[in-house]
Amino acid sequence: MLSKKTKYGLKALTFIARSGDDVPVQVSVISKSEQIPQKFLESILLTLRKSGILGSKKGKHGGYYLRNAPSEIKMTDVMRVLEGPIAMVPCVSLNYYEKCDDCPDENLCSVHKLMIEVRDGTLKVFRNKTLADLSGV
Amino acid sequence: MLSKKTKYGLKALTFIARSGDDVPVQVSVISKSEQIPQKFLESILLTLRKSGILGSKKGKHGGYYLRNAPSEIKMTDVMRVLEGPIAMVPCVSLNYYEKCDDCPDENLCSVHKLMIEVRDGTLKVFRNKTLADLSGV
DNA sequence: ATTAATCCTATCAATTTAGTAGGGATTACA
DNA sequence: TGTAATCCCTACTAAATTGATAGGATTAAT
Repeated sequence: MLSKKTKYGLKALTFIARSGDDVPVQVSVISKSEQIPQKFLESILLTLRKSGILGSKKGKHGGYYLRNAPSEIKMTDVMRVLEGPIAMVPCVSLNYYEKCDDCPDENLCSVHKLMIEVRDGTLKVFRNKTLADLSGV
Repeated sequence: MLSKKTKYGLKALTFIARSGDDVPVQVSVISKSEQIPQKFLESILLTLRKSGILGSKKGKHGGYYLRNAPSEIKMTDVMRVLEGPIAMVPCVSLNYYEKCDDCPDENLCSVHKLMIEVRDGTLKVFRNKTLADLSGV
């Protein structure tokens, strides 16, 4: 299941992308418009900022803005920040690989082989999608 | 993340498929061979039996067996039984559809559109795979 | 009968999720 | 310079899920 965190994060990014111009967007505005608990959203946007996807401006008239054009913001990056590894098992993860304790030989593991294909299918989608595709901008 | 339940379930099914012949396979045997906690495995095989994928024989020399040939056991079915819906959000689930509370119009929702593609990518894999592919039988 | 197996229900500890609470730091603007 | 608005940060918490474990009831072969 997609976590609420990821869902909210994607919606917020879409909202910011659609806002278009250079003025930063406030958490409160996104929160109201997208029906996302404000404090929760704050923490999500904070992680997106720390990961470099969003920038922020503090104080009055502050808010969040995209660090790059929507077409430059890849879903692979966004999903890894919000949801974590794209692979369903660590032993097929490209970025967070970990060997399974139980599995003596990965190449003989039926789960391993299946999950590589699932991962590739998902990656194919995320690699071909940017925030521009999501937001229509 | 793939749950241990699903991982264990897939390994157990593979094991049973590879055992080949008609004698039912005991939980204790699978448990030892695949390093799966026996009581946990019991409950997993029980759900697989209740769903119709496995059959069982009680009492001495009892155990579990496949109800169909491995090539007839589709991953879509197995995954739905073990892991639940294949879709990452209920609003794109084919079998367990649910509308989102927040979303006024699905067709305008960026998350919705993205997750449909992810679902289709994953379905493509599961629809093309049977237990025969996993187990090499 | 005895033994070996599945079947069933209940319980539980650890982890994760989805928040909430409260305030600190920074900036714009009057 | 004061005040309001805004992000920033830490800590806490309730609920749900996960990954089991415990104990026995039932069934079947010998």
